[in-house]
Amino acid sequence: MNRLLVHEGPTLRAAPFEELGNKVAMRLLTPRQRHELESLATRITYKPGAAVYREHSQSTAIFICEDGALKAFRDLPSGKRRVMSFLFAGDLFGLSEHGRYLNTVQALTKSVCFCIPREQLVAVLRRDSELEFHFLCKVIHELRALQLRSIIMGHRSASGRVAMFLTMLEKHLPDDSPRHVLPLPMSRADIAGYLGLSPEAVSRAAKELVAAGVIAFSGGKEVRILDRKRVERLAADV
Amino acid sequence: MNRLLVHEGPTLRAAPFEELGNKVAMRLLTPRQRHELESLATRITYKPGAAVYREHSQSTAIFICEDGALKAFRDLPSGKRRVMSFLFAGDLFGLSEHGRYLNTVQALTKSVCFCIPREQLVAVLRRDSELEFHFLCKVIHELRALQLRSIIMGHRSASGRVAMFLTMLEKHLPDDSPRHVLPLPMSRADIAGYLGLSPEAVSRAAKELVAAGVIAFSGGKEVRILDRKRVERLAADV
DNA sequence: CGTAGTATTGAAACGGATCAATATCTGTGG
DNA sequence: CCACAGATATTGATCCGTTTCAATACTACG
Repeated sequence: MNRLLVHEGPTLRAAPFEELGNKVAMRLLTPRQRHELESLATRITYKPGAAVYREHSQSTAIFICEDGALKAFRDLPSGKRRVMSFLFAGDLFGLSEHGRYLNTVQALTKSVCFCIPREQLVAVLRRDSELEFHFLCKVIHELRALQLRSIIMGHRSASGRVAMFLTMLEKHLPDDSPRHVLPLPMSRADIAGYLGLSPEAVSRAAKELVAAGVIAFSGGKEVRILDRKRVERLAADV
Repeated sequence: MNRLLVHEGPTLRAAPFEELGNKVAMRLLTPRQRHELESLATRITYKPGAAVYREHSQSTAIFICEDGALKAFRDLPSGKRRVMSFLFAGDLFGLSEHGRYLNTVQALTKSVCFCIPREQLVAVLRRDSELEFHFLCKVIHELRALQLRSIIMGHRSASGRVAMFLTMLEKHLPDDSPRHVLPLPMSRADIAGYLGLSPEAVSRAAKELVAAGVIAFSGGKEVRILDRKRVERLAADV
């Protein structure tokens, strides 16, 4: 993903910051800004299962996913694990509070991330209002994504949630890959944790969708969308 | 709420932007920045039930709540109404996509808001990196609040969700008001829509909490916290 | 004081969680 | 390349809590 940009420094993927300017097209950083960020950033490669950082640990940096897929999750007092988000190329992560990370972030596939020390980033943002604006856009984008998620969780039926999850994944596909085959780098338990369901419920919902001829599996870790219209209808029917 | 600042222009309430700078204390705008915003802003008073803007309508401005309480909601295809957030003094709202608002915002109590034209705000932010940083902080704060909400919605039990809702409301109390009496400006249906429950379930959960001696009602629209410890324990037990 | 909207209560049914068992996949070493 | 072991995924049966529908109580406001 974003292969063309791999050697040009960090990129930020974000929808237009429409609260503040609706004429702004899909925002990618300018070469100068990428260079600016790159000079601060360390490029790190993570093996599947490797942790980028852990919940409650001291937070000193923020990250940008360059390639691969990761998950951000929280372990709740009850022992349950809630998956807060899945991270793909262009995603920004490293949210903290009181100087500590709020989630644990772990690589699902081999992933490459830029690690940017917080203090230094602040300094650059203060100087470069344009770049800061990019970050603002990006965060707003995250905000919308989270709103969408809370709508997902409001879904009464498990199959509706799964359908919504699939349409969501589709949006994260790199532009050059076929739109109807979705790789599922995460486990069923991860999906369940993300959707607020039990793994069993996810299994059954997926089975339902297969039975209805809406999707098909090519071996557990890959879904083919057979009837996009119906997936979208299921997803929208909240 | 925020009565002291009413005549000094808009204020923004936001937690520290810890991703980027952990030494930053509770951020209120400087007088200069308030003035800067005020020169762009229109101060509007809304009666209870009045709409600030409607879902899908053309978005040209963003808003800051100055006083009062409002709700932001979306009507879903199914006819259900999902309440996305409740807005209090210091809250920023007006999220849009493709030039249209995503939610409808409606006043619950008599409310005062600052209306700031988007284009002009963009221009000011580009010039004033400091102010832009405030907005970034604020949006990050919203992001955290939304994460919290999605945890709430993961709550299995209705009483747990209600407990979490109460602890959430408590955080929005003005500093000078007693901590253990919470006004509930919103209807049960609004609460239900926010928590992803039916109004009946909210009623029953509230009844449970009353029976357990954890809270008490002073006539429908006001709750007294009798045992904060237990409320918090219920809320945390996800 | 009456009416309309809101809130509560009650009874029934649905859907997901849970527990338990089986099947499938993945990676390892023979 | 195959066999094996551990983890992951699916399937089945039961239980519990929330939804739903219906009826009653409450509250605010004219």
